[in-house]
Amino acid sequence: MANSSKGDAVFTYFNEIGVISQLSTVLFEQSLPEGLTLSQFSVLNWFVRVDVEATPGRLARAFQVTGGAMTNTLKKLESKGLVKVEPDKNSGRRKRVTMTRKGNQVRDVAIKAVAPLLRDFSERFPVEKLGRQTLQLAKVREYLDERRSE
Amino acid sequence: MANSSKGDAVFTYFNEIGVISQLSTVLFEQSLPEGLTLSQFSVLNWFVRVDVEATPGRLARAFQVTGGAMTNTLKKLESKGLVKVEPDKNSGRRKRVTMTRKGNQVRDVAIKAVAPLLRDFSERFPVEKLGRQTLQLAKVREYLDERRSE
DNA sequence: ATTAAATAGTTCAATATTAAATAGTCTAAT
DNA sequence: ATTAGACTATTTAATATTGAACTATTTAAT
Repeated sequence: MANSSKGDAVFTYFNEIGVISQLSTVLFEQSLPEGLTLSQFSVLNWFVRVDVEATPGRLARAFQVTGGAMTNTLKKLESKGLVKVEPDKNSGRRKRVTMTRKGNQVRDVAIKAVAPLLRDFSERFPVEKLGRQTLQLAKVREYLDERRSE
Repeated sequence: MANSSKGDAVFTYFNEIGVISQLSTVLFEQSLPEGLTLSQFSVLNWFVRVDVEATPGRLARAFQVTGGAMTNTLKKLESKGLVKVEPDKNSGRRKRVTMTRKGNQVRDVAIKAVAPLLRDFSERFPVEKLGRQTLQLAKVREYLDERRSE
């Protein structure tokens, strides 16, 4: 196969990925309550799925965004009363981020709000198939992650 | 399987997609010459792969971006002398966009510049496997596209 | 004990994008 | 021939993000 068509195949692949990322984000955010963005919802969800507290830096690393972006996201969440950001008693430079009761409630509402979307999608793309795709995608993600800061 | 874990599977899937989109865009743009963005390169490449002329609207639809975004992209390309934007003789509201000779040259340089990236990727992820993934992704993209403006 | 380097978080300017408003042009129905 | 509505492109304000500069704090080496 010619070199250019190889390139085309790779290009098409990443193009599909980019379009899906864009479309899925818009669709998802249209269902979210309180004008939550995907980033904001993801942080709330993290507190349920991973840990009950975090530092801004830990969250920034978890979501592969810059510190500045996380500062912004946390400010938005804080202004909506969904997280609390306090100075860390044990360290003067760290801060301690936790989810408020209201944050927890809003996260639950959000989960319910997107459930139909996820259900419809699961019907069309069964979890088993999705799981296989996810495994392949994870390999690609790992590859790119390694190439990231070399 | 519980409902929440179904949701988790879908969420994880789109999360991988989002991260790959982000990482691949950054990696790709780091290799592009002339400070080209992915959007700008994509427009140049379109003129080689699809047609030698276009209207701004046709390009906006092709890349699934708003008209405003395309206006901006074309302005950047025009200021670099890579495309030419003229009034359409046959219609007072349309414009006619074409690639300049320099645009063609820069596109060729860009293709050469990203070739190693694509080659490395092809070695790790052979075109046949990639093709299968792309087919699956296209189905997901089509599904989301249908749900877009319903 | 000092001090250089590393770490944590924020701020700032720049950028690509979107949605909505605007302006100009064409089309089709009467 | 008029005119309402559709179409094409641009402008504007808002937003999420980035990289770089900056401040403050901790760590580690001497």
